[in-house]
Amino acid sequence: MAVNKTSEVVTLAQSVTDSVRSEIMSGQLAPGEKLQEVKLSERLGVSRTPIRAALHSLASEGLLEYQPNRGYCVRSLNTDRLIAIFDLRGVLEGLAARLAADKGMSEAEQSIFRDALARGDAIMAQGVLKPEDREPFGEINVQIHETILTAADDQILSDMLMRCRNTPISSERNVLWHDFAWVRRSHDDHYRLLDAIVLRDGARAEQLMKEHVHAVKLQMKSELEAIATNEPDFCI
Amino acid sequence: MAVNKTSEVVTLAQSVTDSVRSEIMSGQLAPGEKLQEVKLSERLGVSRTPIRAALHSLASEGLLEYQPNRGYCVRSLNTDRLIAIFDLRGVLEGLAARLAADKGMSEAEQSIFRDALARGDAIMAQGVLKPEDREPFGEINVQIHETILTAADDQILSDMLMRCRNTPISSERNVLWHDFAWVRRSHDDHYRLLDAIVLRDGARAEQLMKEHVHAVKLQMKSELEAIATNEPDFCI
DNA sequence: GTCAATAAAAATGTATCCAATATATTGAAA
DNA sequence: TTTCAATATATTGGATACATTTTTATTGAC
Repeated sequence: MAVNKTSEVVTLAQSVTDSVRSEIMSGQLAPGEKLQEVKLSERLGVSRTPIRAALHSLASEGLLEYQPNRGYCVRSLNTDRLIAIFDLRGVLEGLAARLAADKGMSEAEQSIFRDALARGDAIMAQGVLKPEDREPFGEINVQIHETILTAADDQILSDMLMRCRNTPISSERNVLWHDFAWVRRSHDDHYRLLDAIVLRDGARAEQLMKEHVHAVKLQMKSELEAIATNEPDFCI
Repeated sequence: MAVNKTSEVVTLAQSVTDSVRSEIMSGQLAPGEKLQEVKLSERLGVSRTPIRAALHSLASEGLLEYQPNRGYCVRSLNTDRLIAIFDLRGVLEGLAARLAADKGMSEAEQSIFRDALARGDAIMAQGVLKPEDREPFGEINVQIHETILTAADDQILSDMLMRCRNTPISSERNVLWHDFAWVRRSHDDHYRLLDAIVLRDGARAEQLMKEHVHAVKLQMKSELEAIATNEPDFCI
């Protein structure tokens, strides 16, 4: 069958969920596109049962829209809704930072955080933004935010942030990679975040994170407006 | 069949979802209890298929826990986790208030809000907390918070708050109904919230709401500790 | 040619069957 | 008696058949 059965995946439904999710996130399945059970089941080589479970999951993750008796389609967000998600991310990531600071971050987590910062330093030391550094920097970003979320130790919060990040364009990996000064500032924010968390200053950590995400929102907004005015140098 | 098919419900799965949800929220299904597909399907008089869809939905709403190949059980929250949800509610309701203020509340929404406040005034005017006023006051509370959420006009935010509220004990209706001064303060918060929203002061609305929810958290905490020390006058 | 009504097709919703996994029971050995 | 393994039972996962709803296509009248 066409779906990958990785080690941690124990049911077909989960495997299908992962496959379809990545197809949505990568853009193979376009926003608005309809997902029909039979076609999907034929394409993936499984029956409708796990397909239905997967579509149900993806709908509750917010990637699909569901209408009774009419099926599922890939959620399409207009730019306003897309920007609105950053408000949500702001308060949720802010809460995560506060909780991480209040509860304290383990040595192991701190060292992961510091390691990510060091790798970021190496990139920033070059003084310019090379295209090949974009993906590694995205990974660094993911690692930092993920470490904070782990330290926050709240499953529900974690789920909700996952849902915010599960929007193709606002994914954590999509570093806005235009302005060196902007990226450096973002990197610096991460330093201060670690500082606030280590010092157990929850209020400062929350404030830093909210502003950090707000900056991304503003940058994303201008990027999207650039798209609207047909500047083709936008990179997702 | 045993499940109610109300007007808006178009599929059996939805109907089953609603039935089981209310059984969980009302406490008929106890936390930790296992939900088996066959038994449920026999009890509700439908096949396993809609049961499975319903359980899947309720799990993604956070009311059930799912383990692959082992099924579902009613989520049980220890007091720490239960209190932690109020942190989430704080930032989410705070965001809702901010968005409502920023976007502005329609005249219709404002009048619903004012109407709820007036009904609250009537109860407060008595100067004491009568048991029979508890439920109406809970409804007032629901209406106010719901109106703000409607004005915020954000589906994802709405879903997430729904999930926070879908915990049996922390439901919006469960007004902490012990201390008149506390309830009056809460009522007064609502007045100030409306003021901030009407004046389009998003930051103030957010701050008011966060503090409002934080107060509920603290009150709930002491209530739960009262339970732990066997004070039996706790009302959900 | 356009529109509405109707019929055909296709899609989703439900029920049931089989397979895979987990749990319970039984019995033997330490 | 306890522990472990083997077996039996029960439960969930997946496949398929059927029912219902929606969508599309066709037909006919205007």
